[in-house]
Amino acid sequence: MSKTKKQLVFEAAAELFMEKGYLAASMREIAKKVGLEQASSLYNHLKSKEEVLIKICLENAERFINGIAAVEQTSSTPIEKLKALIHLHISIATEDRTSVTVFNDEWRHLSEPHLNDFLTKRKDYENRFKKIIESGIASGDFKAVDPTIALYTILTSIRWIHYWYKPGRSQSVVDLERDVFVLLVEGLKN
Amino acid sequence: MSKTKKQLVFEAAAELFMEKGYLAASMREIAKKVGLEQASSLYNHLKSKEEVLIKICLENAERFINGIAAVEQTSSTPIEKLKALIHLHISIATEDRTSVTVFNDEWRHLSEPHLNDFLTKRKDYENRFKKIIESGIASGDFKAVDPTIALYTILTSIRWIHYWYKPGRSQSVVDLERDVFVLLVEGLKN
DNA sequence: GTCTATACGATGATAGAC
DNA sequence: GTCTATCATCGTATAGAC
Repeated sequence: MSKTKKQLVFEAAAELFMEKGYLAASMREIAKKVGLEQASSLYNHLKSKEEVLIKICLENAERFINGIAAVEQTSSTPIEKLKALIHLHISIATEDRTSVTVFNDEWRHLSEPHLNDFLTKRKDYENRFKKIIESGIASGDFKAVDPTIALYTILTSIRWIHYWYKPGRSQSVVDLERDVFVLLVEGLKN
Repeated sequence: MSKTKKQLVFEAAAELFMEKGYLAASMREIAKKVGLEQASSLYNHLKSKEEVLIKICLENAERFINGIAAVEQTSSTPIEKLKALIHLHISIATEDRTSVTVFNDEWRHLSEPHLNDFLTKRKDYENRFKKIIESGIASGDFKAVDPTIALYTILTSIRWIHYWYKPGRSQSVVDLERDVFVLLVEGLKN
């Protein structure tokens, strides 16, 4: 199964969005990256520059929402659910660093109604994550910290793992996950 | 002491950089924000758009480096030093949210040699932060986690506090600091 | 210190030949 | 499916009148 030209174009665009930011990445650069001499040739494969951004942002939003839905359905303890969410973020960030970077850092350049769509899904995810923390506090598994502060302290840390953890680091993904569990779960435990 | 027009221009620019990102904020918008009809009028108060970005990035880099230098000079334990660094980040992020946001999120649009300057200072800060973590591991105060993973797990969380903690939240800065201490220091403690 | 006028390049995108 | 040619728009920045 070789990749279609459309896939190659979308991937090249995503990589440039990651490297330079969405606005700084030009259609002419994307064209050059896939071996096209003219930016206009790109329009056989995409409708607009924003189409790529929309696809990345929405696909990843779905990915995280599906992930948390699966976690919610288990009968695990709050501690295990929290670990499963951390695992979810680390998996996605290390397996598909490009798209998760664009998803995390470039969504604000979405135009309406896509921006609103995105923010709604994002807020939904955060609320469901917070519910898990709250249930752990209620059960006595977690300390009685402010759930919102705990949510964002943990979520910020795992959301921006792509920012520093790059392929080729001496730490393996297994090391990463083990230490992040210690750092972010042990402090919360009662 | 009323503000000079130059100060007002720089502040308006910084706010737009925060709200829309450096590239998306235009000189025409900045002009409008300070009551000028023409973007060209801004050039009496600044040399270029980038001058504002350079000032913000370098001033804040200095701020953090001075902060960590002060912490290093104390005879505190590694735990107390780590708490002092967390306090440093929370103080700056809550007292000067605009400039710390631009500093954190827009530095990559610096041109050379400013970009190199910035990255050198940033790397220096991270190395010194890591040394404190390593000293705590060596002394047995901290668990034997990977120092790099611990550094970035903690630093990422406190570096992007501005991303979610906004003035007017129900949590006070005191609450924030107390809970962040619990979450990020307790997990690391031996 | 603010304005008008303008230079000049880069941008995303379209129409139509091949 | 890629090319050439072209467009309208917007970007930062400068020169010079007032």
